[in-house]
Amino acid sequence: MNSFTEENYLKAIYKLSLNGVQGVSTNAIAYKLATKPSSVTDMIKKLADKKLVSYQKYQGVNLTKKGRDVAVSIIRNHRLWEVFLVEKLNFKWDEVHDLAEELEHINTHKLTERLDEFLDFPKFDPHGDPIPDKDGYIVQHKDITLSDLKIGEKAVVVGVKEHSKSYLNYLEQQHLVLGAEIIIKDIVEFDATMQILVNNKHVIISNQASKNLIVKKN
Amino acid sequence: MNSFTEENYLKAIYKLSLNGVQGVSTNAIAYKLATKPSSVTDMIKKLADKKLVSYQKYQGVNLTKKGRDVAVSIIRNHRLWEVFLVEKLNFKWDEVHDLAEELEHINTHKLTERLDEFLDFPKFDPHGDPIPDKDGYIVQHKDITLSDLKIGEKAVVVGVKEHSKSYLNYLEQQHLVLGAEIIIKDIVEFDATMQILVNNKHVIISNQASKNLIVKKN
DNA sequence: TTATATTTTTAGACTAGTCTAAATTTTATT
DNA sequence: AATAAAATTTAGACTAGTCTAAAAATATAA
Repeated sequence: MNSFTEENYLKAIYKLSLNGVQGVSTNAIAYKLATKPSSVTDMIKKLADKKLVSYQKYQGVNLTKKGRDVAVSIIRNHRLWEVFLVEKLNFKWDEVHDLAEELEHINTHKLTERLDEFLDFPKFDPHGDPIPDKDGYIVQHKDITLSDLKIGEKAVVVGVKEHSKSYLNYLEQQHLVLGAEIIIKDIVEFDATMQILVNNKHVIISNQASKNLIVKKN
Repeated sequence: MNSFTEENYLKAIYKLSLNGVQGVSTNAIAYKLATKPSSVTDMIKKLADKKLVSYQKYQGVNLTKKGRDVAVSIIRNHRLWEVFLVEKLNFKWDEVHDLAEELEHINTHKLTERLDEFLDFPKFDPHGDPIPDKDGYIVQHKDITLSDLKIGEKAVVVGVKEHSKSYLNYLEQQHLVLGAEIIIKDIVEFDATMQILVNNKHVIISNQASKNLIVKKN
């Protein structure tokens, strides 16, 4: 069995590998986990001994098949619990991350599968992130963001790239929840601020915010 | 915040105090937690520093109000999660203890209260143990066991004193689940083995087993 | 291509929790 | 009340995970 800490390292390495990076750097992991590079080096050695990562000094680290499997199953758990918290316990989408961060480590095959069934096999979590299936297969979003759209285009909100409470909270206030329908009315040339219609209501949104909102054109 | 380990010690001390014991012994705690007395001494000092227990060397330990509150809230959590696992995820009553042992430590007021509501404020867990209410109030079972009954008496199963998988599993096979109706047909004088009717089916049950089955006479 | 900056690793120390073995205190027995 | 037995505590060591500070390797830049 792996400790919570080991699991968190694997998850971090998995996420940092997503954009096709070969050899995740010690510093990047340290930053992501809010810890020090020296601690990361220590842990990487331990994970390498357990064949969860492959590692050569100074060359960064990669997950092995075994390590990837663990990481994906933690992420599966995390996202299923988020669905549970929002759909069954009526939490808001900006409240569930920290709780799911704890629940994800109760990593028992049977519990996960029962939960999945109870939730009726959801495909996406409350932030639009895809839930890996029980064989670890996961569809990656094509990340078209609101900021990629042009005046007159229409789209639907399908996810977020930024998961902070403040961002999620802000989006909700602007009615920019999953499934919201958007029409681009105007874009300020200087700073890319957008004027849009969200379910027929006028909303002004900064580039900072629109860059992090994943949409599907239609 | 308290660590998982600290919480487990508090829970153990709470349970060992239930039969009115003043000053829970180091050895008893060590036995309950499958650890060594020297480890217990170390932890007790730590808990005493945090005002969670009162402690005098060689005199055993007692929970303070603060320590009792923590213990009871962990137990509340544990039992609510057990209800969830059995009622919502269709686990059997002999499968839920270890999972609840992990879930109980995710001790967030809001999560617990939402879960309680979702489960429709259950009063007992799947083993018949009472669930403390949100103010920490808990009704203790009067422990009348099957072994206390005489020939001809009638009763209903309301709980168990022993929670091992093998015992629970055995009970289920004999249809001795919560709510089962019992009539005592005969008792062997030599070893107190009972011949009983369980929902009108004949069952033979040893004293060892009947001593651990909590019933309500009717 | 040599010097400088950055990244990474090592060395050694710290905390939480545990253990064994020895010392101390309490309890039980004569 | 003295002694033996049992329970408890202390002392010192170990593991997991972390940290700081210094050393080593790699990358960057003049």
